[in-house]
Amino acid sequence: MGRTPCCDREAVKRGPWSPEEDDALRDYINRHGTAGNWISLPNKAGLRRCGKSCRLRWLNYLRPDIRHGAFTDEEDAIIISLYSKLGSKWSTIAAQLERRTDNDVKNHWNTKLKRRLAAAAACTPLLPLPAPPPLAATHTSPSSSLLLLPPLAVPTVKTEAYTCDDFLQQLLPTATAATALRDPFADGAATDGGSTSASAASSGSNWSADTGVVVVGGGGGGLFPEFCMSSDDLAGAATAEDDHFIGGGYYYPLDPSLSSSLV
DNA sequence: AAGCCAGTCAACCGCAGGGGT
DNA sequence: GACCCCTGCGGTTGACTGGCT
Repeated sequence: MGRTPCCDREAVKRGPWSPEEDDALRDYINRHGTAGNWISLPNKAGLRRCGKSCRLRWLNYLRPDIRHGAFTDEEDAIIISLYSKLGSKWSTIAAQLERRTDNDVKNHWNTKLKRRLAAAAACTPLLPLPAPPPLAATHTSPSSSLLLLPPLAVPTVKTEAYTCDDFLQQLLPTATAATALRDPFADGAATDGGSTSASAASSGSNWSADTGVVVVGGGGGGLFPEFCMSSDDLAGAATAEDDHFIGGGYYYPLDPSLSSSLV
């Protein structure tokens, strides 16, 4: 009945790893590698651990080529951007970040970024509850096979966000982050000119290198800074009467000084 | 000082999928 | 094609920690 456990739960140790266990695993792998077989590795290494546990410990913690510690604004921006496109494909997202593990990225999202976005969403009473983007992509960017773009389905921020200090400080603390946000489109496929149309905002087919504002939503509703618009468009936004809600997209000033022209 | 609470992160669990037989 | 074994992945849990009351 049911699946056979991968190892004898009575015989193996569980819970946190001791320094001695870490040393034993590290030494064994340094000397012999994993030999492509994690199941038999614990016995050979003299560890009373499940092979899966050894693999996880090595991949997420002991491996020498991984980095722990705080995520940079640039990394945050990449994670947010990729999550909006891929959903919870943590291994794929982690692969786009240098020396980060999927577990780290997942934890960072669940403990910090998701909370930060939820806080931003709380800036407006009009927001729906956060929801993960669907797995199936509805269309793709012409620039990259990686950039699948499901409908943005995370908290939509209406333009009241312009006046929310928390949002300003937490979601996009620096213009540097905005620079990183452009990276997925940096292969030249995106065109300059920054349309304010809803279709352009939601498809990403048009954006501006002359960044004044990041669109943080679109037809599908979403919080992820996907697209940019030009200073000219920003001027248009500033004069729009519809609470700065333009053509089905939601716009967010990268430069906090610009926000004063919008509120 | 003690208790509570929220945040963080390492680790576990179960499932999916690939490869070998 | 069916079955088994193993790895990889994503969701979840629980221990630990630091801040607050």
